[in-house]
Amino acid sequence: MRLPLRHPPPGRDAPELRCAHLEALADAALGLALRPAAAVFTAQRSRGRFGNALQWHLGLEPHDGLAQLDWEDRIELKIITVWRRGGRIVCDKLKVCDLALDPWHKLSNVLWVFVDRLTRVVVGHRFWRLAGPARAALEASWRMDPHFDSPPLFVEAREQDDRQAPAYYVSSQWLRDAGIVPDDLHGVFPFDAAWWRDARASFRRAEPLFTLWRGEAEGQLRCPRCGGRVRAELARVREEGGSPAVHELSGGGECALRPHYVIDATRLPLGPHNPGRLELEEAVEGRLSEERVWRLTDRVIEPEDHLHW
DNA sequence: AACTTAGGCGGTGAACTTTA
DNA sequence: TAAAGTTCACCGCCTAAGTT
Repeated sequence: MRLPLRHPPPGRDAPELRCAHLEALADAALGLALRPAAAVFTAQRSRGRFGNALQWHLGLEPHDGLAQLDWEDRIELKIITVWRRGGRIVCDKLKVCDLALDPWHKLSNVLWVFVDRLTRVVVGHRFWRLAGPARAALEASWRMDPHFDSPPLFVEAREQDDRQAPAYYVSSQWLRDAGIVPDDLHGVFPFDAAWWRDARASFRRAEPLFTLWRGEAEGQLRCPRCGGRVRAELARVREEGGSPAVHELSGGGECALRPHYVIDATRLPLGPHNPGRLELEEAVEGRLSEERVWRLTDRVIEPEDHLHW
């Protein structure tokens, strides 16, 4: 159910707001795996868990964040989960804020963080402000019919379920047209939602386990957790980046019962310094123990002056 | 027929509020 | 005060309707 917009557009470009500390954090986040932190600090299967994990890494409290912008009330932080389909980078629509809040203010200055849907690794980011053609396209929503015109900004409400307040969303179409989601991005894997769902349903709703392929020959690939043999369509791993896998049953224990997936190790992104290749690989393969989960903000030196401008 | 997209509704635990 | 119920903060997931 779509409702009319409540807040009129500003009609002018937002001034650019920057913060040196946040820029340093964003740079350092490239190649950061979010699964370990999500597993430790957030609820299993909670929908916003990776957003919460990123907030934790950036040193933010999972606070209400009501009318204020996430970062020092200057810059809003938004995760865009991306995956690859037919060679292109795609994403879903994105919730902006509650209907009671002004979405134009929320979107005035945004740090978009791109996270791969398969590996939940940060693959890039973009600082952005509401300006130019992207703003014009979004503002056109104000005059559009919410139901028939497919506006890029819309309000979604629940028909009978009043547990959830109506909220502003931006369409995935606009995220691509506005140039927010890059055309290509290293570290983005193909994702088959139907396979993922069925795989989880096959064993206690557990998420599939990953095995990295580093050029092993057919039949030589081993599970990094238990050493059992893992088989996958290696040609597909090479060409597309990943493939569902089968784990040998003998001796694997619970590991053998869970669904498995093999990805091409060379396609993982590598950050400038953190967390390092080895740690990223361990995190993706689920070999990073709880005690070894560290917080990004603790490793990025906070400058005396955040150099706001 | 196969694939893509838009639209609609769902899930989770913690924090908070109300009732007993 | 304790227990029970509700809201909140996060988007994620599924599927019918379009497209190729």
